[in-house]
Amino acid sequence: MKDLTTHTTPKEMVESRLKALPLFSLCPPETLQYLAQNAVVQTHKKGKILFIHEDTADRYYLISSGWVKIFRETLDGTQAVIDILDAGHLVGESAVLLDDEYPYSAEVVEQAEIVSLSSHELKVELDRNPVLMKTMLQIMARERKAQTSEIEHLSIQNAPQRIGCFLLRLTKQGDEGYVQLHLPYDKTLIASRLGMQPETFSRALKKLKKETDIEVKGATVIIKDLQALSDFSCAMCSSDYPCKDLSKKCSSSC
Amino acid sequence: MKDLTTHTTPKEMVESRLKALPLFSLCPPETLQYLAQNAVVQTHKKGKILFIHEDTADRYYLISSGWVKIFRETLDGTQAVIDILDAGHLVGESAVLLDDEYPYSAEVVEQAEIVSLSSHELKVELDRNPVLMKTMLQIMARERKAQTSEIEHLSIQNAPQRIGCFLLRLTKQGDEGYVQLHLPYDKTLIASRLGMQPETFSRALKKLKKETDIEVKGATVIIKDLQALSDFSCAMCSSDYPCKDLSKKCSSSC
DNA sequence: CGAAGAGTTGAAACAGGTCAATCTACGTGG
DNA sequence: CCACGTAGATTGACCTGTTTCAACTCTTCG
Repeated sequence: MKDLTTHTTPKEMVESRLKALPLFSLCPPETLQYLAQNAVVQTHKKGKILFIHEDTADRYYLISSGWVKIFRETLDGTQAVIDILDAGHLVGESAVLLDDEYPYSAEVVEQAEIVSLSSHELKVELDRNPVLMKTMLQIMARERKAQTSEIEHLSIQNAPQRIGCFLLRLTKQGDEGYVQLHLPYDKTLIASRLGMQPETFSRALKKLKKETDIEVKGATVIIKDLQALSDFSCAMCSSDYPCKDLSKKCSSSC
Repeated sequence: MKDLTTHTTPKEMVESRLKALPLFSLCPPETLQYLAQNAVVQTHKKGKILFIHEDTADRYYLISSGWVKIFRETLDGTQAVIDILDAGHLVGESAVLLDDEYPYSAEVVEQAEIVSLSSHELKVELDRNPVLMKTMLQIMARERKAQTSEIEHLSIQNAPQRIGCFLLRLTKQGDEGYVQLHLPYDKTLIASRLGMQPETFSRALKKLKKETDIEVKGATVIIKDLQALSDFSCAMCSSDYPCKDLSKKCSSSC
């Protein structure tokens, strides 16, 4: 549960990482430099908690590699997984706008390199930079829309359909017919991400195999007929296309 | 399904309504006047559809009285209710920031007076008014947090707990011990709002009566022991208090 | 008074959850 | 290189919560 390394930061690397984010892509170099002035790069092992729900939000995080689970937890330890994010996503940045408390907990679930940044500079910069503010507003609006879809999925799709929908979101735009893909993290984790137990996931996947033409070997999934899969999964979804409004990179924190 | 009346707008009334919203409270009179220049006030009966998912979002709406259901719907007619809003809420304003399509459908479910406003002016004003933009950003962040709670509730609370949580959100801050309240709309509608069938609602309410000390007569609910109700309902919730982060007026569209 | 809609109740079906046992893959250390 | 231990994954048996369908009651409103 301890950090592997803690080397203080190669500034240029951090700034170029920030520049690559939709949120900061329009910012000039000086701004990036300002935002990154208190940045720290750390490598964390699986299990590392970045912060917990209602902690004071003095920092926000950029995932360089690995996976981070966003969740909430009741007193008795039951947890609701909100999302699971990978490289290129920001975590905890929305707290800057609220009461300075994180609205959820965050835990590393696959060894990750994380850039930790100070919330203060972001707060200041947002206030003096309307362009940045507008970008942030658009990103939040998109996230909100994605969350609305999430609520829809949870309430009307059954387990096999939710898995099918998850698989579809792993395909690349333009894919059709025969597709081979690789599950990005543990099946247990996918299960919690989709709001079901590991056992249910296993059984639902089996049912999905029977209903649509897919093959599963370990973490490799072969979709033989993309259309059949989307017919099955998206029947219980308001969006016409395979969840187009949940385009991968924007589903959570662009 | 037709409108009752369509009298064009008493400008001052509209502007004072706008002024009362958290989103516009900081705006000077000129701004309100600008935003309201194409406003229309209409009274709609139950069943009136304001707009549907993926329609072009050229207008947004302010509820003056009545209730409006926000939902999404699959091809076969199954619907997922996202929220149900009353007086003082905006509907469809978030589309201004996105691709100009409504992210959901909206239907009047209790006779309502609605102020319809043109999206264009809001779009223009947001771009030249950083204060308004910041307010909007904060409101969106709060809504996002509320939606995160919604996802948590759907995934880990059972039917009686969801009802209990709903009742708690109807209480006023400062209430304690003995509280009497009135269900704001049909039980069937509450059921769909909470993601369950009317029959399930009825049975779950019965169970809730047994577990905590509440009495139900028609639309009137008497909570004899607020603490007991929140102990029961909030056990499966990450928030310490009775859902404090879902403060009524901000749960959806301040 | 009667029709229509809302609400409740019962019986049966079903989806998922829980618990326990087993199986598999993989990295470690002998 | 093999044996072992561990964590992930699967399976079966059973249980619980929710849905579905159908019947019935209650309220409301013309």
